[in-house]
Amino acid sequence: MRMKPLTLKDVAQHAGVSPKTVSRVINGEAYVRPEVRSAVQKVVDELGYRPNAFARELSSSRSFLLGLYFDDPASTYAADLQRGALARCRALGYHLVVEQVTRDQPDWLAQCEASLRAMRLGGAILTPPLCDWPELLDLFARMGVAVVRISPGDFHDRTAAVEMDESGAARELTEALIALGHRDIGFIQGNPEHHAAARRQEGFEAAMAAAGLPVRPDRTLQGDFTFRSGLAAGERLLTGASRPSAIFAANDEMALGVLVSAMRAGIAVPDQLSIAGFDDAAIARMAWPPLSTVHQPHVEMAAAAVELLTQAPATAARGTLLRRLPHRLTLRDSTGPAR
Amino acid sequence: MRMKPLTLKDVAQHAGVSPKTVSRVINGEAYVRPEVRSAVQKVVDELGYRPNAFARELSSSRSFLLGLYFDDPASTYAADLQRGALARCRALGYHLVVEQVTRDQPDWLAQCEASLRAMRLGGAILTPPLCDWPELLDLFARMGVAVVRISPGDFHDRTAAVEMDESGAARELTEALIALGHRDIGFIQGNPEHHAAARRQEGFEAAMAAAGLPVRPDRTLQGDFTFRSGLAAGERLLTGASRPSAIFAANDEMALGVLVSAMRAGIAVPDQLSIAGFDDAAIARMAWPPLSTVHQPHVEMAAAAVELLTQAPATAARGTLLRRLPHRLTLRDSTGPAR
DNA sequence: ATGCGATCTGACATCGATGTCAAGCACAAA
DNA sequence: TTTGTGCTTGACATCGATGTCAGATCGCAT
Repeated sequence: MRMKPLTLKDVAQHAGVSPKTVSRVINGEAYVRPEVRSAVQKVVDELGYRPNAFARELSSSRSFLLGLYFDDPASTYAADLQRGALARCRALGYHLVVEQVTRDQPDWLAQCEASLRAMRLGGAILTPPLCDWPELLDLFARMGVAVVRISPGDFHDRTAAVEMDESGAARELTEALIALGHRDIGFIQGNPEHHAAARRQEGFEAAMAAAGLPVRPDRTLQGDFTFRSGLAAGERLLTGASRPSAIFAANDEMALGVLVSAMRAGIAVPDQLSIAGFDDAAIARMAWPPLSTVHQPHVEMAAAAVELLTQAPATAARGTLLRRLPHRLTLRDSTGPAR
Repeated sequence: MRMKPLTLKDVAQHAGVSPKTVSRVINGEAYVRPEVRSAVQKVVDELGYRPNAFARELSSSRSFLLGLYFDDPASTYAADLQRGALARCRALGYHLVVEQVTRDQPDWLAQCEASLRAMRLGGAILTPPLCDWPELLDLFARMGVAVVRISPGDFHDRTAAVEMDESGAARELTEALIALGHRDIGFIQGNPEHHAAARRQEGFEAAMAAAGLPVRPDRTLQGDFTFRSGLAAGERLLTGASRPSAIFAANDEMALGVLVSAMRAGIAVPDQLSIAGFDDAAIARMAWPPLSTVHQPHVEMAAAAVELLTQAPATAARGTLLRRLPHRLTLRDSTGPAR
C-alpha cells in the first residue's frame, strides 16, 4: 500500500489558503500575516508535508543536490571527506551525489558535461587531484555550478576553496624528527598529480635547510601515494650501504609501505628507524607501531565546503573565499630518538 | 558566460518535428518512422542534448537516482561497495546519492521518511546492519521504493538481495587453519548487529565440529568489528596461561588488532601464532605480515545490486530475487603451520 | 473624503519533460 | 467505394512547485 504523495495543494486546502501562500510559508518569504503563517505552518507540521525537491528545482532552478567529485573513491582520505560532507548535508537538508571522474577515456569531459546537464547541482565539491584540472573548472564555470575545492593547487581566484597548511605541517613534522636527533632523513614524494605532494616536500626541505641539514637526492624517492610505492621506496632506502635514521613519507599509505619493508628487513621501528606519514588516516592507528603523522582535518574540511556551497553559493562562484583549517601534529610510536 | 540549457523544444525545432516525437526517440518508444527516428537522433547527437532528469522524474515519476544507505560510511567495506555501485551507475546513466542513517536520534525514521518524500529514489541499496532494520524496510515499502539489500539476515522474502556464502567461507578458512595443523583456534565474534557475524561464527564452529575439535568458550571472545575490539580481544587471548595457536577474527580490522597485540607481546606471526581475518579489505595487504582472509566480492555485489534495481525494479520490489556471489579464500603470510 | 504607499493574497503562466488521446494516413479486406 | 486496422504524429493536459503580476486591504497623510 503505497502512500500517495502529499502536495502543496493538499496543504492549501487543509489550511484554507492558496497554494502560493503555503509556498510562501514554506520558503519563509515576507508578506504573510503572522496568524496565517502560523496556521499554515501548523498544518504543514501535522501533515508532515515535505515539498517535492524535483518540482522545486524545476520551477526555481535552485537545487538541493551537492556533488562530491572523486578521482578514486577508495583512497583513504575519500572516506573521511565523504563522512564530513554527508553529516553537514544531513543537517542542512541537502543530499550528496557522489561522482567519480577519471581521465582514462578520451570523452571524459563530454561525459561529465552530459551528466551535469541532466542533473543540475546546487554546488560541487572537487577533491584532489581533479580540483586542479582546468578543463573541469571551465566546465563547471560554463554550467554555472558553484564549486568549492579541497586543497587546490592553482587558480585560487577561480573558485572558493578549503585547505590546510600542507607545507607548514610537513615542516613541523620534519622539525619534530630533527628535534629527536635525526640528521639523515629520507623523503618519499607523493603523487605529483596532487598539488599537496609538492607542498609537503617544500615543508620538508625548508625544515632541513633551516636546520642546516642537506637534502640528499639519493634520500628522496618518487612515490605515488600508494602502499605499493611506499613499499618499493622503503626497500630501496633501507637496503643501501648506509640508510637514513628516519623516513618521512608524504602520506600514511606510503609510510605503511615503508613500515612493512622495515619489518621485512628486520629493522626495528622506532629503535633503528623512525617512520612518519601524513594524513592521519584510519590505518595510521591500525599499524604496529602506530604511525606518527599529521592529522589532517578532512571531516571538518568537507563540512566547511558544504557550508560554503549552501550558505554563500554566489560568493563561492566568484571564488573569493578561502578557508584554511588547522592541522595537528600527531606523534605516535613509529618515531623515536635517533640511534 | 553560462550556457542556457538545451530543451526538447530546441531539438524539435531543429529537427522539424514536435517535442513529443523527440521524446519518443529519446526513450526508444515504438511508432516512429525509421527515417524520422534517425534524423532526430542525429540532431540530438549533434546538439549533445540531454533530457533534464528532474523534469523527467516529475512527469513520469520514474527516477534515475539510486540511494546507497550506510550506517557508517567510514567502514572498510563501505568504500568497496560504493566503488562498485558507482562504476555500474556511471555505465547505466544513473546517479548515486549516499545517505547515512543512524538510530541514535529518536526521530531517525521520520527524518528518513522526510528525506525520501522530498526526493523520490529509483531504488535503494541497503547495507548491513541497516538492511535488517524492519522499520526501515517498512518505510521503503510504504514509499514504494524498490530495495536491494546487501548480505541481509532476515526477511528474505521482502526484498531482493545480494549476498555471499558467509558461513561456507568461514568454514573453508577454518578448515584451512585446521589443515595447517591448528587444533586450538581462537575466534573473535563480530558486531552482533551485523547478521554476517553470526553466520561466520557458524561456519567456524561447523568446521571445528567436523574435525572433532572442541569450541572452547574461553577461546571465543566478543568483538564489534572494530580494530580496537580486536586489539582488546587479542590481548586477552594471548596473555592467558595457555594461548591458541591460531586466531580467526570475524573481519580484517579485528584481525589487525590481534596482529598488533601479538607484536606488542613479542609473539611472532605466523611462526608462533597464525591470524586470519575476513573481507579482504585494502588494509589486509598493508599489514605485516599480510593478512590471510576471505576475499569478499564487495565491488561485484554492489554492481549486481545496481543491476537488479535498474533492470528489474518491479521484481526487486516484490522481493523474489537473490543473487549469491562467489568468495575466494586468500591465504597470505599471517597464517602458517602450527608450531 | 481622497490619495497613496505598504502590506497581503491568489490567479495564472511557467519550468521541461511525459501521458493521453484524437486525428491523419496507408493499406488490406469487404 | 466503404470500412477497418495499424501505424505515425502532434495538441494538450499534467506532474508539483515557484515567479509574476494584478487586485484587495489597511493605515496614514493630505
